[in-house]
Amino acid sequence: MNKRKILITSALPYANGSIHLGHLVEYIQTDIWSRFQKIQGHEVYYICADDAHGTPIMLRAETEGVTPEKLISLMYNEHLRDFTNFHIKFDNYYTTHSPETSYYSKDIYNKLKDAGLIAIRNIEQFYDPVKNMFLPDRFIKGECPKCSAKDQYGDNCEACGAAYAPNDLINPYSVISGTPPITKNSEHFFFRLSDHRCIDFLRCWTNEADHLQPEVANKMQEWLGGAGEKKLSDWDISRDAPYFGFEIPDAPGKYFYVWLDAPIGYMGSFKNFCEKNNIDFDEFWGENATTELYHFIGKDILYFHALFWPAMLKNTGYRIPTKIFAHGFLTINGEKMSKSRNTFITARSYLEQGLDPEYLRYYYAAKLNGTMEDIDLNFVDFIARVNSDLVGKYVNIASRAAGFLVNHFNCQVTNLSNQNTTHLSPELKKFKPNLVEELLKSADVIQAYLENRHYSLAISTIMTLTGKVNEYWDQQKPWEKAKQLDDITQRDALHIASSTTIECFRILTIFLKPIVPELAKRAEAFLNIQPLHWKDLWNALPQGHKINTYRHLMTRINQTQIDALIDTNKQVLGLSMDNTSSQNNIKIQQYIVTPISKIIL
RNA sequence: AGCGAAUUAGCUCAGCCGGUUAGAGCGACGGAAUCAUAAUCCGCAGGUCCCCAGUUCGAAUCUGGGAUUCGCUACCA
Repeated sequence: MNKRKILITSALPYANGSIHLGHLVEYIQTDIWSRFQKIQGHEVYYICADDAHGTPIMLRAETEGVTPEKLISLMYNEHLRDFTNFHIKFDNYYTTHSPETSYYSKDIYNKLKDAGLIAIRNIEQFYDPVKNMFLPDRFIKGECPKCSAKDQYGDNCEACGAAYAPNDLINPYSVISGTPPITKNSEHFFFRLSDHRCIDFLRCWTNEADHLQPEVANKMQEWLGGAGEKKLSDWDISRDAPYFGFEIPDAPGKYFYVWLDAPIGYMGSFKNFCEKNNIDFDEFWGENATTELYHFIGKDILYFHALFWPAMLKNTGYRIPTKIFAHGFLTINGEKMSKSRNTFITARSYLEQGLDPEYLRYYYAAKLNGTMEDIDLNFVDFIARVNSDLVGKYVNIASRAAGFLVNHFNCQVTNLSNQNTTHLSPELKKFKPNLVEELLKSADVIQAYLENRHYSLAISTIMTLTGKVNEYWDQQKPWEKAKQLDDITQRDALHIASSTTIECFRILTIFLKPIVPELAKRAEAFLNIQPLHWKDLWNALPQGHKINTYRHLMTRINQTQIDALIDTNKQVLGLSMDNTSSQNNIKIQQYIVTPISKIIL
């Protein structure tokens, strides 16, 4: 097998809100893929960071009476702690507010400028005369021009659904100071995305070599337009002071818009990692890099990752991503995550109920399929699936067979291929290799499913095999054989059945390891073996290998834990939410803010 | 509003380049077993494949219309 060199990223969580179950879809999806590639024996780095800049962070720090630096440092710790507790294993978790990201932001900007791809234009924007700052559209509210509903955002009305521009609002006001905004001119810097160098490149890139999922590629065609059409316009990459971010070189009072430096944060975080571990940065980011680079993202930020980002890299002498993997949103019980239904659940509140993170990892894997479709977390299904598959079927295999080996065979397994089998019946000799081989025969298809992010199909394949092992065990009736231990044939048959079953458990553990790494670790301890890799599929436990006494590897989910989770969530939300009833998932996400008193732990 | 996606058993989902009686897991029901955390195994029942029309010898699968849900329509993180 040739060893691949792979750099993997997840999108950078914004340093303004807590990690919730929706975020975790992405980090769990990515982490499974990263762990899968690692146990294949490839050289893999999984990199992420907090996205630390922008107006919302600046304003929130002000509201909380701390510096932005203090705020993002607190959020950084909270995020990393939550991820770690869900067994998300980054090789480096950093922040965009770093010298490395600053360096690459300026480097990329300067190269774009030298290439003639930066334009400076005067634009008119809303301005808060009290706060002395320009206002993004979302910071302006007013009455809907159509239905007169109050307190509507500048883009559309949540009461009647009308779409309009901010200056159509009746009695507009700044969300920050409450005063009516005025309009004001200012110079802005634009990345000339409409330049033919960008458009021609993107037309090719988005359509070739499976850089994008098919449905994403179609979407990009829509955004790019056909040949001759000019749908892409230039991208405004500057913001005026006051702003929390990096100042643009030779442009006092002008800052890079947070979305410019966010993806560059992937480079910054990796550079930071390279310095600490003596790894060649250019091998992964140089123009002609032959290593692989994958970005896992949500479908909401495709624009940035499939258009702006490749166009920036293409024109500044860096490599282009190998592929972009976009996933859908999470719904809960078939509905969007919602505060009023108490289904806006943070990572923290899940853990505080004592729910095992492996449950959620397993469940998400059972739902994920490599497309951009949304996935649903249905609590009834969640409980049934985890309890039935993971505990009832998989873990139960070890629990059923272990006692016989411990009680009658000094904890030792027998390996049929290494022992004298002359006294066994032909059926018995056949059975074990057949079952083990049947499991091993599925290795390739499971591997392919995981590689292609069809986790749900991988899981259903693994669970079919798990069912077969339980079936085999039932057919063997070891509990009957255990009553006739004086009969050498029965005794050997019992030893073979138990050892075969444990060997199958070992194989299933390898299959499941990227998905439920901590459960796999407990299984390894039970089996008394070194950490398993994919190649170990074909290295059966040797003759005479001793396993440990079985202890519970996983307990079942209790309905009361789920009830408590929803109840607790209700209280937490009541304390920390503002009362906007936004229809928009992303907006909700942005305004979910943990009071700072809660994050200073 | 325009564009796109989805709609299959009680629940969660496969199937979908047209072709034999529409599949799985869970749940329900019946049975077996008692090694295992009441876990497991066997059997059985459940579906006008959103609706209407069309193409076809034949449609869950293709076309058109409709309903519902969701998303995108950048300068919003």
